[in-house]
Amino acid sequence: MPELPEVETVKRTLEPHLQGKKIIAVEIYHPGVIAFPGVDEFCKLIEGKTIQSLGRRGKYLIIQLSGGYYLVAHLRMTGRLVLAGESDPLASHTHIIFALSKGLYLHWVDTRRFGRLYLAEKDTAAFVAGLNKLGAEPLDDSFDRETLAAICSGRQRPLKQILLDQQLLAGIGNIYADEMLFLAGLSPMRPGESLSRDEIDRLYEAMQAVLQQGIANQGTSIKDYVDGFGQRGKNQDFLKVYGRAGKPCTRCGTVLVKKKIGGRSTCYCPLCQG
DNA sequence: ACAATTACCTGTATGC
DNA sequence: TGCATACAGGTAATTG
Repeated sequence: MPELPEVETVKRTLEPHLQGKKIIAVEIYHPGVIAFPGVDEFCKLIEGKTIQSLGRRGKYLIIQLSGGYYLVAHLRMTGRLVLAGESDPLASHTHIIFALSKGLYLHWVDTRRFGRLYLAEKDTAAFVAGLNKLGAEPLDDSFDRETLAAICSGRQRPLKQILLDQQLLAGIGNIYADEMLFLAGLSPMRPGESLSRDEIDRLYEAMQAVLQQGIANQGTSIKDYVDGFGQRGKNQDFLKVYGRAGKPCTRCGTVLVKKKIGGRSTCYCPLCQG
Protein backbone atom coordinates (compact mmCIF):
# COMPACT_ATOMS: atom_id res chain seq x y z
CA MET A 1 0.00 0.00 0.00
CA PRO A 2 1.37 3.42 -0.83
CA GLU A 3 2.57 5.00 2.40
CA LEU A 4 5.23 7.69 2.69
CA PRO A 5 8.17 5.63 1.34
CA GLU A 6 6.11 4.33 -1.59
CA VAL A 7 4.80 7.76 -2.60
CA GLU A 8 8.32 9.16 -2.26
CA THR A 9 9.60 6.40 -4.55
CA VAL A 10 6.88 7.09 -7.12
CA LYS A 11 7.78 10.76 -6.97
CA ARG A 12 11.49 10.08 -7.49
CA THR A 13 10.95 7.65 -10.35
CA LEU A 14 8.45 9.87 -12.18
CA GLU A 15 10.00 13.29 -11.68
CA PRO A 16 12.91 13.15 -14.16
CA HIS A 17 10.58 11.88 -16.89
CA LEU A 18 7.64 14.20 -16.26
CA GLN A 19 9.48 17.43 -15.68
CA GLY A 20 9.05 19.81 -18.60
CA LYS A 21 6.53 17.58 -20.40
CA LYS A 22 3.31 19.08 -21.71
CA ILE A 23 -0.04 17.42 -21.07
CA ILE A 24 -1.47 17.16 -24.56
CA ALA A 25 -4.64 15.23 -23.86
CA VAL A 26 -6.37 13.27 -21.15
CA GLU A 27 -8.73 10.32 -21.47
CA ILE A 28 -10.91 9.46 -18.51
CA TYR A 29 -12.56 6.04 -18.40
CA HIS A 30 -13.70 6.27 -14.81
CA PRO A 31 -14.82 9.77 -13.81
CA GLY A 32 -15.09 8.85 -10.11
CA VAL A 33 -11.31 9.25 -9.82
CA ILE A 34 -11.60 13.00 -10.31
CA ALA A 35 -12.57 14.41 -6.91
CA PHE A 36 -12.23 18.06 -7.95
CA PRO A 37 -13.32 19.86 -10.08
CA GLY A 38 -15.93 18.24 -12.39
CA VAL A 39 -14.63 15.99 -15.14
CA ASP A 40 -15.26 18.44 -17.99
CA GLU A 41 -13.59 21.26 -16.08
CA PHE A 42 -10.71 18.95 -15.17
CA CYS A 43 -10.03 18.08 -18.81
CA LYS A 44 -10.35 21.67 -19.94
CA LEU A 45 -7.97 22.93 -17.29
CA ILE A 46 -5.28 20.27 -17.56
CA GLU A 47 -4.86 20.12 -21.32
CA GLY A 48 -2.00 22.33 -22.44
CA LYS A 49 -0.39 22.63 -19.02
CA THR A 50 3.30 21.87 -18.55
CA ILE A 51 4.60 19.78 -15.63
CA GLN A 52 7.06 21.84 -13.64
CA SER A 53 7.99 19.75 -10.62
CA LEU A 54 6.85 16.94 -8.34
CA GLY A 55 6.51 17.03 -4.57
CA ARG A 56 5.15 14.93 -1.75
CA ARG A 57 3.29 15.68 1.48
CA GLY A 58 2.40 12.70 3.64
CA LYS A 59 0.92 10.13 1.26
CA TYR A 60 -0.02 12.76 -1.33
CA LEU A 61 1.85 13.25 -4.59
CA ILE A 62 1.81 16.87 -5.70
CA ILE A 63 2.40 17.73 -9.36
CA GLN A 64 3.03 21.40 -9.96
CA LEU A 65 1.75 22.60 -13.33
CA SER A 66 2.20 25.79 -15.31
CA GLY A 67 -0.20 28.64 -14.65
CA GLY A 68 -0.15 28.16 -10.88
CA TYR A 69 -2.11 24.89 -10.98
CA TYR A 70 -1.49 21.78 -8.90
CA LEU A 71 -2.52 18.21 -9.63
CA VAL A 72 -2.71 16.44 -6.29
CA ALA A 73 -2.92 12.63 -6.24
CA HIS A 74 -3.73 10.19 -3.46
CA LEU A 75 -3.20 6.55 -4.39
CA ARG A 76 -5.01 5.23 -1.31
CA MET A 77 -4.83 1.41 -1.36
CA THR A 78 -4.17 0.11 -4.85
CA GLY A 79 -3.53 3.19 -6.95
CA ARG A 80 -0.63 3.28 -9.40
CA LEU A 81 0.83 6.04 -11.55
CA VAL A 82 3.00 4.49 -14.20
CA LEU A 83 4.85 5.69 -17.28
CA ALA A 84 4.02 4.01 -20.56
CA GLY A 85 4.76 4.21 -24.26
CA GLU A 86 2.40 4.47 -27.20
CA SER A 87 2.10 0.75 -27.82
CA ASP A 88 2.26 -0.53 -24.24
CA PRO A 89 -0.76 -2.69 -23.43
CA LEU A 90 -3.23 -1.26 -20.93
CA ALA A 91 -3.19 -2.81 -17.49
CA SER A 92 -6.61 -3.83 -16.28
CA HIS A 93 -8.27 -1.16 -14.14
CA THR A 94 -6.61 1.65 -16.10
CA HIS A 95 -8.94 4.58 -15.45
CA ILE A 96 -7.08 7.58 -16.86
CA ILE A 97 -4.47 8.11 -19.56
CA PHE A 98 -2.48 11.32 -19.78
CA ALA A 99 -0.89 11.84 -23.18
CA LEU A 100 2.30 13.88 -22.79
CA SER A 101 4.76 15.47 -25.19
CA LYS A 102 7.59 13.32 -26.65
CA GLY A 103 5.21 10.35 -27.04
CA LEU A 104 5.14 9.63 -23.33
CA TYR A 105 2.04 8.46 -21.47
CA LEU A 106 1.11 8.41 -17.82
CA HIS A 107 -1.44 5.81 -16.73
CA TRP A 108 -3.62 5.96 -13.63
CA VAL A 109 -4.38 2.39 -12.62
CA ASP A 110 -6.39 1.52 -9.53
CA THR A 111 -7.99 -1.87 -8.88
CA ARG A 112 -10.16 -0.79 -6.00
CA ARG A 113 -10.84 2.72 -7.24
CA PHE A 114 -10.22 4.40 -3.90
CA GLY A 115 -7.54 6.73 -5.27
CA ARG A 116 -8.41 10.35 -6.05
CA LEU A 117 -7.13 13.27 -8.12
CA TYR A 118 -7.58 16.96 -7.35
CA LEU A 119 -6.80 19.85 -9.70
CA ALA A 120 -6.86 23.52 -8.75
CA GLU A 121 -4.76 26.57 -8.01
CA LYS A 122 -2.51 26.26 -4.98
CA ASP A 123 -4.70 27.20 -2.03
CA THR A 124 -7.82 25.59 -3.43
CA ALA A 125 -5.96 22.39 -4.26
CA ALA A 126 -4.55 22.21 -0.74
CA PHE A 127 -7.99 22.72 0.71
CA VAL A 128 -10.00 20.30 -1.41
CA ALA A 129 -7.36 17.57 -1.12
CA GLY A 130 -7.05 18.08 2.64
CA LEU A 131 -3.34 18.91 2.58
CA ASN A 132 -3.63 21.67 5.16
CA LYS A 133 -5.10 19.27 7.72
CA LEU A 134 -1.99 17.06 7.69
CA GLY A 135 0.26 16.78 10.73
CA ALA A 136 4.05 16.72 11.01
CA GLU A 137 6.17 15.46 8.11
CA PRO A 138 8.30 12.72 9.70
CA LEU A 139 11.39 13.08 7.50
CA ASP A 140 11.36 16.86 7.38
CA ASP A 141 14.26 18.69 9.02
CA SER A 142 11.81 20.48 11.29
CA PHE A 143 10.52 17.22 12.75
CA ASP A 144 12.55 16.58 15.89
CA ARG A 145 12.21 14.75 19.21
CA GLU A 146 10.49 17.74 20.78
CA THR A 147 7.79 17.69 18.13
CA LEU A 148 7.21 13.98 18.66
CA ALA A 149 7.11 14.48 22.44
CA ALA A 150 4.49 17.22 22.00
CA ILE A 151 2.40 14.94 19.76
CA CYS A 152 2.44 12.10 22.32
CA SER A 153 2.03 14.16 25.46
CA GLY A 154 -1.46 14.43 26.88
CA ARG A 155 -2.82 11.75 24.58
CA GLN A 156 -4.26 8.60 26.10
CA ARG A 157 -4.76 6.98 22.70
CA PRO A 158 -2.57 3.96 21.95
CA LEU A 159 0.66 4.62 20.03
CA LYS A 160 -0.62 2.65 17.07
CA GLN A 161 -3.50 5.09 16.63
CA ILE A 162 -1.30 8.13 17.10
CA LEU A 163 1.14 6.94 14.42
CA LEU A 164 -1.72 6.33 11.96
CA ASP A 165 -3.48 9.66 12.59
CA GLN A 166 -2.65 11.78 9.53
CA GLN A 167 -3.58 14.95 11.38
CA LEU A 168 -0.80 14.26 13.88
CA LEU A 169 1.82 12.54 11.71
CA ALA A 170 1.59 12.50 7.91
CA GLY A 171 2.44 9.52 5.75
CA ILE A 172 2.57 6.57 8.14
CA GLY A 173 0.30 3.61 7.33
CA ASN A 174 -0.32 0.21 8.86
CA ILE A 175 2.85 -1.49 7.64
CA TYR A 176 5.38 1.11 8.75
CA ALA A 177 3.54 1.84 12.01
CA ASP A 178 3.93 -1.78 13.11
CA GLU A 179 7.55 -1.89 11.97
CA MET A 180 8.60 1.27 13.81
CA LEU A 181 6.92 0.17 17.04
CA PHE A 182 8.79 -3.13 16.88
CA LEU A 183 12.12 -1.42 16.23
CA ALA A 184 11.47 0.96 19.12
CA GLY A 185 10.54 -1.95 21.41
CA LEU A 186 7.26 -0.31 22.34
CA SER A 187 3.85 -1.93 22.74
CA PRO A 188 1.32 -0.62 20.20
CA MET A 189 -1.19 -0.34 23.06
CA ARG A 190 0.91 2.05 25.15
CA PRO A 191 -0.86 5.39 25.68
CA GLY A 192 1.06 8.26 24.09
CA GLU A 193 1.30 10.17 27.34
CA SER A 194 2.94 7.23 29.14
CA LEU A 195 6.21 7.44 27.20
CA SER A 196 9.39 8.42 29.02
CA ARG A 197 11.93 10.76 27.44
CA ASP A 198 14.06 7.76 26.56
CA GLU A 199 11.13 5.99 24.91
CA ILE A 200 10.27 9.09 22.85
CA ASP A 201 13.86 9.10 21.63
CA ARG A 202 13.67 5.40 20.71
CA LEU A 203 10.41 5.94 18.81
CA TYR A 204 11.87 8.93 16.99
CA GLU A 205 14.95 7.00 15.92
CA ALA A 206 12.82 4.02 14.86
CA MET A 207 10.55 6.25 12.73
CA GLN A 208 13.54 7.71 10.91
CA ALA A 209 15.20 4.34 10.38
CA VAL A 210 12.08 2.50 9.21
CA LEU A 211 10.94 5.21 6.77
CA GLN A 212 14.43 5.76 5.36
CA GLN A 213 14.97 2.04 4.91
CA GLY A 214 11.61 1.86 3.14
CA ILE A 215 12.71 4.53 0.68
CA ALA A 216 16.15 2.95 0.25
CA ASN A 217 14.37 -0.31 -0.69
CA GLN A 218 12.03 1.46 -3.15
CA GLY A 219 9.00 0.72 -1.00
CA THR A 220 7.11 -2.33 0.23
CA SER A 221 5.31 -4.42 -2.42
CA ILE A 222 3.00 -6.80 -0.60
CA LYS A 223 0.47 -6.98 -3.39
CA ASP A 224 -0.24 -3.99 -5.56
CA TYR A 225 2.38 -1.33 -5.06
CA VAL A 226 4.81 -0.52 -7.88
CA ASP A 227 6.87 2.58 -8.65
CA GLY A 228 6.59 4.93 -11.63
CA PHE A 229 8.24 2.32 -13.87
CA GLY A 230 5.94 -0.47 -12.70
CA GLN A 231 8.78 -2.03 -10.66
CA ARG A 232 8.15 -3.68 -7.32
CA GLY A 233 9.98 -2.53 -4.20
CA LYS A 234 12.16 -4.77 -2.02
CA ASN A 235 11.20 -3.70 1.47
CA GLN A 236 8.72 -6.56 1.93
CA ASP A 237 11.76 -8.83 2.34
CA PHE A 238 12.91 -6.86 5.38
CA LEU A 239 9.69 -6.65 7.41
CA LYS A 240 10.07 -7.84 11.01
CA VAL A 241 6.45 -7.98 12.19
CA TYR A 242 3.91 -6.89 9.54
CA GLY A 243 2.22 -9.95 8.05
CA ARG A 244 4.23 -12.30 10.31
CA ALA A 245 1.63 -13.11 12.98
CA GLY A 246 2.07 -16.67 14.22
CA LYS A 247 5.72 -16.72 13.17
CA PRO A 248 8.65 -16.42 15.57
CA CYS A 249 10.05 -13.01 16.47
CA THR A 250 13.35 -12.44 14.62
CA ARG A 251 14.85 -11.06 17.81
CA CYS A 252 13.64 -13.39 20.61
CA GLY A 253 11.76 -16.27 18.96
CA THR A 254 8.46 -15.60 20.72
CA VAL A 255 5.40 -16.17 18.51
CA LEU A 256 4.21 -12.83 17.08
CA VAL A 257 0.66 -11.80 17.93
CA LYS A 258 -2.07 -10.17 15.82
CA LYS A 259 -4.61 -7.89 17.48
CA LYS A 260 -7.03 -5.18 16.38
CA ILE A 261 -6.18 -1.75 17.71
CA GLY A 262 -8.44 1.12 16.77
CA GLY A 263 -10.02 -1.20 14.22
CA ARG A 264 -6.69 -1.85 12.46
CA SER A 265 -4.91 -5.19 12.49
CA THR A 266 -1.64 -4.91 14.35
CA CYS A 267 1.28 -7.37 14.56
CA TYR A 268 3.75 -7.21 17.41
CA CYS A 269 6.03 -9.24 19.68
CA PRO A 270 4.45 -9.61 23.13
CA LEU A 271 7.91 -10.01 24.70
CA CYS A 272 10.12 -7.45 22.89
CA GLN A 273 7.27 -4.94 22.89
CA GLY A 274 6.04 -5.74 26.39
C1' DA B 1 -15.62 16.09 21.81
C1' DC B 2 -14.32 11.92 20.96
C1' DA B 3 -14.27 6.99 19.61
C1' DA B 4 -16.09 3.31 17.12
C1' DT B 5 -18.32 1.80 12.97
C1' DT B 6 -19.54 1.94 8.14
C1' DA B 7 -18.96 3.08 3.20
C1' DC B 8 -16.20 3.02 -0.61
C1' DC B 9 -14.13 -1.20 -3.95
C1' DT B 10 -12.16 -5.63 -5.74
C1' DG B 11 -9.01 -9.59 -5.49
C1' DT B 12 -7.61 -13.32 -2.81
C1' DA B 13 -7.92 -16.76 0.62
C1' DT B 14 -10.70 -19.63 3.50
C1' DG B 15 -14.64 -22.63 4.93
C1' DC B 16 -18.35 -25.67 3.86
C1' DT C 1 -16.47 -27.18 -8.19
C1' DG C 2 -18.99 -23.57 -6.56
C1' DC C 3 -20.73 -20.49 -3.42
C1' DA C 4 -20.70 -17.49 0.62
C1' DT C 5 -17.88 -15.05 3.73
C1' DA C 6 -13.84 -12.68 5.73
C1' DC C 7 -10.13 -9.88 5.13
C1' DA C 8 -6.93 -6.46 3.38
C1' DG C 9 -6.26 -1.10 4.28
C1' DG C 10 -6.73 4.95 3.69
C1' DT C 11 -9.89 8.16 4.53
C1' DA C 12 -14.48 10.40 4.74
C1' DA C 13 -18.82 10.11 6.57
C1' DT C 14 -21.80 8.54 9.93
C1' DT C 15 -23.25 6.74 14.24
C1' DG C 16 -22.97 6.14 19.22
